[in-house]
Amino acid sequence: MTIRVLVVDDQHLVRRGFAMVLGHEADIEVVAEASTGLEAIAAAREHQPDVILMDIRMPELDGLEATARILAQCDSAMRIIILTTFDPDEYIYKALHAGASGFILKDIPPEDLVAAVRTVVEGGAMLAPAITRRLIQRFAGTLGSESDYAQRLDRLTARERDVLLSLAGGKSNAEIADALFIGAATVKTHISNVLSKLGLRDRAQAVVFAYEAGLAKPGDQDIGF
Amino acid sequence: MTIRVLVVDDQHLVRRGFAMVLGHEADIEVVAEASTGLEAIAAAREHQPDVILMDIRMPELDGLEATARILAQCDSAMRIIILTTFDPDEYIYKALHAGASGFILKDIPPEDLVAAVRTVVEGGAMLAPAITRRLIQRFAGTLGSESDYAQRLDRLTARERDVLLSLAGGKSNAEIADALFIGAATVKTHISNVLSKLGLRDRAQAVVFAYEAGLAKPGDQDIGF
DNA sequence: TCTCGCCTCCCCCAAAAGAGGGAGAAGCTC
DNA sequence: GAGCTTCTCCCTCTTTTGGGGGAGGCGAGA
Repeated sequence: MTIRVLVVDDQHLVRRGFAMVLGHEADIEVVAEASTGLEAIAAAREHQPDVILMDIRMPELDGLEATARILAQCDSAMRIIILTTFDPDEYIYKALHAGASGFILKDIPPEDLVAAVRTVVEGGAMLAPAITRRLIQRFAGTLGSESDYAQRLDRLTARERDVLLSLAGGKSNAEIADALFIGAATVKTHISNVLSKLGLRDRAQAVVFAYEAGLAKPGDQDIGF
Repeated sequence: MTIRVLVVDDQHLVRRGFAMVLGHEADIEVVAEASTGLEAIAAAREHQPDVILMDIRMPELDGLEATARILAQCDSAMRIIILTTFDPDEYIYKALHAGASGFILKDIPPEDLVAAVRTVVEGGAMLAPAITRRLIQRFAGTLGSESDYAQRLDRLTARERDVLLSLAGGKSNAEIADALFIGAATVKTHISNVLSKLGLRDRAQAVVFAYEAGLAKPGDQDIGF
């Protein structure tokens, strides 16, 4: 089974280069090329490629927006690899959020590009090493400071951590009281202790702390408030 | 300059295999081997390798704990790549949190292992494709629900987003006023608008929302409160 | 036993926050 | 110019929050 690839870049030479590299592989076929985001969307719909190599900077519609739209409209397992010359932070976030399976620099060795294409069709993801590093740091939470937060968490009693967790759920004192089956006065006491032990001023800072310390994580709150 | 490597695995054959693969490279030298976590710590201290290949499952002290201790005690730029046969979720989190620069499966092709070693000494990071994918998904935050939050964010004006961002920094109304060079009364107006537009009750929920929507991210707050 | 930390609850009080108005200035489009 | 949104600021009022105590019960450990 051959891997069908769509190459999207506004520079003709770059497109040809990538197409050349990929075309040399027996199991890879470049089925189409596009030079703008809008063209990419049309080509993706028409040719239903397995993998799209997408440049970011393009006229009409940039690669990130095109990525988001393509993945939003097609439910199939289309994989998109973002190509860029530099690696600015904000692009990465938007790209990964748009649903890209890869984010690599254009100066990647040809054999690595081929490997990246094969990797993403198999359901894996491929990032430039420097980007992987940044993602890890983000994930691990700046490492140094996070353990610092976690250390401060140790100073809390079990009940105080319960309260802090509820607090991080956006609950009011009364709601926390209900959730933990204790009185509202007790909740106030616990919160006062949490704030003074952690050196915080108010519940909003406590919520921030909970997220920064990793006690609460994005995705934890499915609530609809 | 040669890259000095320490190989840690409790199985003799595995160690020899990795050492063999790496030893064939002109610029890589395996300076030591260790079979337990404790041995690894001692060897790391003695030989000061550039890169450590670390197995997870080992007697005495597992590879994750050893990784954390080694990186905690040595301030140098020692890089650690975790090797594993499977890829269970909890390991990954602990490994990255311990400060590992890589997490790869043992069935990696020899040339990729060599590439991984070179990548991490250069400051990059290398993960198995499946793990990279999971990390991205985690980072992007379940995608579906997050875009829902992001949609709600669109209803805010630019100024209201500014205020929400400050809010997510744990600031009080007065501090937000100072930060944005506006009056305290104005801040209250903006916050009221934010709360009603997003269907939130108080600033604590607003902070939660900011994190869940990806407006604020763990690591953003370097503040010491 | 006695002490100490933790959990529970109570009081009072002041500050902060949020709701509900109104209103003027600037910018925009029609 | 009229109509609209946004940003800015003001007012009053109620609710919530947080600080400062105190106090009883309970279990672990000296």
